Amino acid sequence: MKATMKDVAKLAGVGVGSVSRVINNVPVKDSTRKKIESAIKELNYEPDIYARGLKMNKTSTIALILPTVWHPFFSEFAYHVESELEARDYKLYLCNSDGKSEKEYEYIQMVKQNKVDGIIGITYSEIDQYIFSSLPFVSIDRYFVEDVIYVTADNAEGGRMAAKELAKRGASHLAFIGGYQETPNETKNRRKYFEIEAQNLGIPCDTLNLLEPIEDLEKEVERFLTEHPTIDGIFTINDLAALDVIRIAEKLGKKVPEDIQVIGFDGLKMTRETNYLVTSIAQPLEEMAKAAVSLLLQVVEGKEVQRRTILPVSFQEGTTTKKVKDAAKIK
Amino acid sequence: MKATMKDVAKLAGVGVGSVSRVINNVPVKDSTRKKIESAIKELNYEPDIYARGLKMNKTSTIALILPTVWHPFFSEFAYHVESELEARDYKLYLCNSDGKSEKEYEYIQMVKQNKVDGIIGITYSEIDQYIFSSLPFVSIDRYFVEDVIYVTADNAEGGRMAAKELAKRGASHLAFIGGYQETPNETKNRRKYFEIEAQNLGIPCDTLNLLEPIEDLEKEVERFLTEHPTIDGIFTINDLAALDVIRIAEKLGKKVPEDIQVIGFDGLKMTRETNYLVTSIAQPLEEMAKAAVSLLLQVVEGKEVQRRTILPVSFQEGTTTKKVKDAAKIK
DNA sequence: CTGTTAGCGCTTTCAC
DNA sequence: GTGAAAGCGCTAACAG
Repeated sequence: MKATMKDVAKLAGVGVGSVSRVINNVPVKDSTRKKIESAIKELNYEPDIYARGLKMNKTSTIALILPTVWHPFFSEFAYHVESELEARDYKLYLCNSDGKSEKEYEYIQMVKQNKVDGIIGITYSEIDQYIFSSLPFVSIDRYFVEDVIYVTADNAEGGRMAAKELAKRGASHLAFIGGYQETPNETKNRRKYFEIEAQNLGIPCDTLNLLEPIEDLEKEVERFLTEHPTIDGIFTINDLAALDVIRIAEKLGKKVPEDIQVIGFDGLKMTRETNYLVTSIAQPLEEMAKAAVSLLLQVVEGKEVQRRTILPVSFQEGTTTKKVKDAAKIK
Repeated sequence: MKATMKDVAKLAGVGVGSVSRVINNVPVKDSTRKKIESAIKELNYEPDIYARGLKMNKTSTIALILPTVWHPFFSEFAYHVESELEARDYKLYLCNSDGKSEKEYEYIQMVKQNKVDGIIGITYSEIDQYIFSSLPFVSIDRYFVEDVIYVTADNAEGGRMAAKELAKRGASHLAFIGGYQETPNETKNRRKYFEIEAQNLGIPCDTLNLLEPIEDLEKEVERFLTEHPTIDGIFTINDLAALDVIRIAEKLGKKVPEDIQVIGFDGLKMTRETNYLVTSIAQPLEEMAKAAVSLLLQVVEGKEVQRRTILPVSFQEGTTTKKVKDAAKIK
């Protein structure tokens, strides 16, 4: 049924070695190459990746572990990772961990079985124990105790930027709203440096920081905004949270951006294309994906690479903040 | 370095055959099973999937080809497919085709090389020629000339439903707005049966149907709505288009849902969680994913399956249409 | 340059 | 039941 290398060799009247050479672009005499190539075409031959993988101990496959691909941040990241890998003839296993560390562990095991060349992981749960340094692993947004390589956007600068931009637009009472996980990760810097910058600017700042999974976000945010009625500038942990906050604020009779300005984080395609253009601190998703892939493949090849890669964020103006000139006028 | 079956056999003092049997749950004497299991644990042994795949000619892997995973419809679908496969110990290759048939073809080839067990594809380009019937392939939303298995939501009923629901809410001038590709696919029925139902109901209906990729959607929609100022009920090809249309309508000074009611299609998590809750004809995404996986795996096992699977859609009320009682009052 | 050959790690007869 | 042995399709080392 399916043609094998032996079949090709027989049809071309050569040895399997030569066929292998042609497949792998090792120099061969031109006449034999011709014969082999036409035999390959005739038999519609495709090399068996599994046999090759077995032999070479290399799979040209990596796994991407993320909480859930339906979340736009992750799916956009996945998109860029796949594009980058495709360009390098790598394949991508997609793994939804659903945030459960058991499932993440399962995938790491699966990965070992499959001899995937490496893993890119966005994981906020406790899998430190499973990440051994011999495993080619690039982490996104998250650092582990062991020296795992990681790539992240400049969350600290993002936090500062949000505070500055809100201040520039006349906000006089800032707030941070977001959720967090217990494991340490880079996203916490968004809040931390936002608060620090607010203090530097001399603007009061309150925080609503809930442990995930969040029970009743709506009620919490409502209470928070009611307790602090003068809040007029909010920075949220991400764009989706910004959408939630906006909805709740409007429900409470506040207008965005007139009464309350909101800045999210991520700068997703999704929220860019939606009718509600959320002002956001944009992560350089494509660059992050490229960096992650590039680092991982270097590690796979046994090269030494830098442990931390921090990429710059940018301010992406939408309709949930005032124009700077308006703010100036109002002020 | 990495433990192999032989190592386990040696440590356990048995033959490799027995180890293989334990791995594959073939009956063995209880005492030897014990020995083998502890040896496996001690060596932290994991079977090599590639060697197994080579031997068994089976990979427990399928590929999912979709236009781009960053689109929420596709990523949500991908999520469900992965969940379903995970439950059956299958792995998922993710492929973004970007709508280019060359890339889709590449993936089909890749798939042949990898001996992926099968493919689930959402593909709107001309790859009919590459889909040969011996390839286990399940198509979503798209039927091919050859008898390829496909799964789809009931787009025809969705179109009818949209017209009925708009009528029920007092709309007196309907419109369909959407984009289309030249290849035949199920989504076209949304428009077709919407128009038919509008006619049945005796309500005028205009259509703006643009060939994708759309040059300047905004301008086109603006012109369309300006030319037909009495339109008060719009059905769009999907939720994202609905968001666009809403934004443009509001820019033109129309209020949603007061002046214009809008119904989208898909019923995505994303648009459900966003502050703008788009009324939508929801596709049963999870069921579609389950059906696709189930059908594909049956085909892989050589079973005969039904060619067409059509799953019911449902009306998902949001904030872009009026409440029925209000509409009644107004009327 | 090229044919032959020895495995890669696993499953699966086949005797014992 | 269980060990030994024959490959699955491929690559790479070795002779020619």
